[in-house]
Amino acid sequence: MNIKEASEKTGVSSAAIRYYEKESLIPAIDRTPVGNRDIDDRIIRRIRFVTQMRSAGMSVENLRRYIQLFDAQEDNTKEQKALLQEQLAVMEEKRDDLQAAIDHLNYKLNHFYDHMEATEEELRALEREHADKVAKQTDDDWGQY
Amino acid sequence: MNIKEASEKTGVSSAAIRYYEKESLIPAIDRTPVGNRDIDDRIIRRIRFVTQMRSAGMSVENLRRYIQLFDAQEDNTKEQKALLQEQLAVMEEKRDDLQAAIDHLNYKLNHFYDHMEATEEELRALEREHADKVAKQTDDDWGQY
DNA sequence: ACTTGCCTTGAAGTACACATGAAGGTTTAA
DNA sequence: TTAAACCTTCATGTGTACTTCAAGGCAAGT
Repeated sequence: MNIKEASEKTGVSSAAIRYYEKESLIPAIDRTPVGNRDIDDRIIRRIRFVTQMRSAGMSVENLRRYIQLFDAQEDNTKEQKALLQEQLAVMEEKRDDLQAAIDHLNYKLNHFYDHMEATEEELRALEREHADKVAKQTDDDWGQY
Repeated sequence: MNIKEASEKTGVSSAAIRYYEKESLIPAIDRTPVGNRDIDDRIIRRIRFVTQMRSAGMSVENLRRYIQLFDAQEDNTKEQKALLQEQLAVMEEKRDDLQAAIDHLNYKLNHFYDHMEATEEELRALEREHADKVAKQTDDDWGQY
């Protein structure tokens, strides 16, 4: 498939796909005899992988380092482990921030229902959510938000 | 406390704190008679809130809109709900991407142990992790990564 | 009096992650 | 054969989120 189809399939712009290839976030893409990129499902999967990691907050540079570790055949396992665990810690912290924010938003949404237009059933359903107690726990940190 | 102490307390640079105030991500900060910012714990909490939301991937503009909804006393609940739910969806997607990436990293780390230096005990402990089965589920999407 | 060290505002600079534009090539279709 | 609709590379532009710089004020210590 050409780059436009790949773009439509992944939601990543053609320019971004070229950029990812240049930055080695995806492997070198085969060209047709005339020089156009010929993108297969393996590349599509890697584009999706990159999209997820980027969306999850990993920088292009870190992502490239991460990927290069897997492309390299050298015996660099100590650095691999160190990098991966470092990255893991960063991502877990982000996930926790995100979860706290999600819980807090849910809590706020519940309050809207409470004050505005919720039926009693909706309210009670919402009160049972995990979000509620966690949001209350974080109120000390977050003040009025 | 002055801005430098606040910076040290929050890990946010003085310049960034000024920027946040300018962009209304935090409220207007009181000044001392001579014009210096006098930062109290309420502001510290809000700086931390901003840091978490930013780290979680919310843009400055969205964050400002979110905060302004709570500062406003007008009856704009429909827009509030819409914005919050929109933001909630974005954040949940990010969280899921992040969790998938975390699971995958854990899976890869387990493989390193497997091939390199793990004791049998470490290996079996790791095999029991939740990460393992989820990573396997996502292998179809992620190819060799 | 002067250096140190904090602060202020406003303007300008920087890094990242692409987006856009220029100049040109190929293929399909009227 | 001429236009449309893709594609290529390389260069430059753009938006975001700060960072850094410039010019100066205030307060304490020597």
